[in-house]
Amino acid sequence: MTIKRLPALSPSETEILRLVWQLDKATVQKVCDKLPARRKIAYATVQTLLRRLEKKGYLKHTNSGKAHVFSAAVKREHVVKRSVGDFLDRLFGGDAIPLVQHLAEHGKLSADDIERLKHLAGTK
Amino acid sequence: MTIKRLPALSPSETEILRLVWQLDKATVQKVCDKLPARRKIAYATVQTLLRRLEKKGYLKHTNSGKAHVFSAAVKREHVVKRSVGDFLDRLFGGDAIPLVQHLAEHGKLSADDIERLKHLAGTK
DNA sequence: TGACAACTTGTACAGATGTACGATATTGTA
DNA sequence: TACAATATCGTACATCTGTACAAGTTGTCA
Repeated sequence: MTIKRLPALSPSETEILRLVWQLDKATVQKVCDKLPARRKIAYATVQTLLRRLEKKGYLKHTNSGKAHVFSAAVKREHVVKRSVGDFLDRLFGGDAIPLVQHLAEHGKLSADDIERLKHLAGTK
Repeated sequence: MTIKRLPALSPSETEILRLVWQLDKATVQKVCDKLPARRKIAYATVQTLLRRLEKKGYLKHTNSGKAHVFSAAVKREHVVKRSVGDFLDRLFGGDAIPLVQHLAEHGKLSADDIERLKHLAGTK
């Protein structure tokens, strides 16, 4: 089962897509409400982004009354895998160690978190 | 000491910047040679990207004979911090745990790597 | 059933990006 | 000193992105 390579996600699209996953089923309004304070954009802009995501194949929608209800058309796992892979290539030449090291050094990971990770890495 | 927020880096620019850091001092030619096989782009394109990076304030250059020698004008650390932060926000809402978890589950981190990280997290 | 509010659709547009050709300048070398 | 090789510079251009207004559509409530 080959996953077809969908068109690339722009930064804003990525953020919107994340919110849709989080909401599971989302209307434009719901997505707007869920936008983090750091990033408030107009209703119309969210709409466009959702439209583009659907056109690119990341979302689908059904109608509920007048409103469109969007939901993901691809597994979050796939998108994350590709996004993380691309990001890693670009900024670290594909090596994850310096990335995680950076996170640890900047307090994004606690010693506890790391402890919990150990058993994940082993089981692969 | 406030770090001024330079204009955003596009994906391609990020990759080129990484290569310049890696080379320390780089000519267009050097950067071209260093491009990973997965991503071969024309000499002229690399030039444009280097020019734009300089214009944005990420690079500076000196002349050595006919060739421009580019080098970083900002600390890698700063750029990494911002890039990772933005990426984390967009795809994971700012939470590093699922990112690292993903890396661990996909074999990007070995149990050994994680072991080595432990002492970093503590010392912050 | 008619008006209103909430939505969607179409369209627009400036600026960013990726990509690169052609003209010009510099240099080592024969 | 003239030539071939190598670089840079200016310019171009199709897309992609972020952002959003205006106009049309539809469900709902009085």
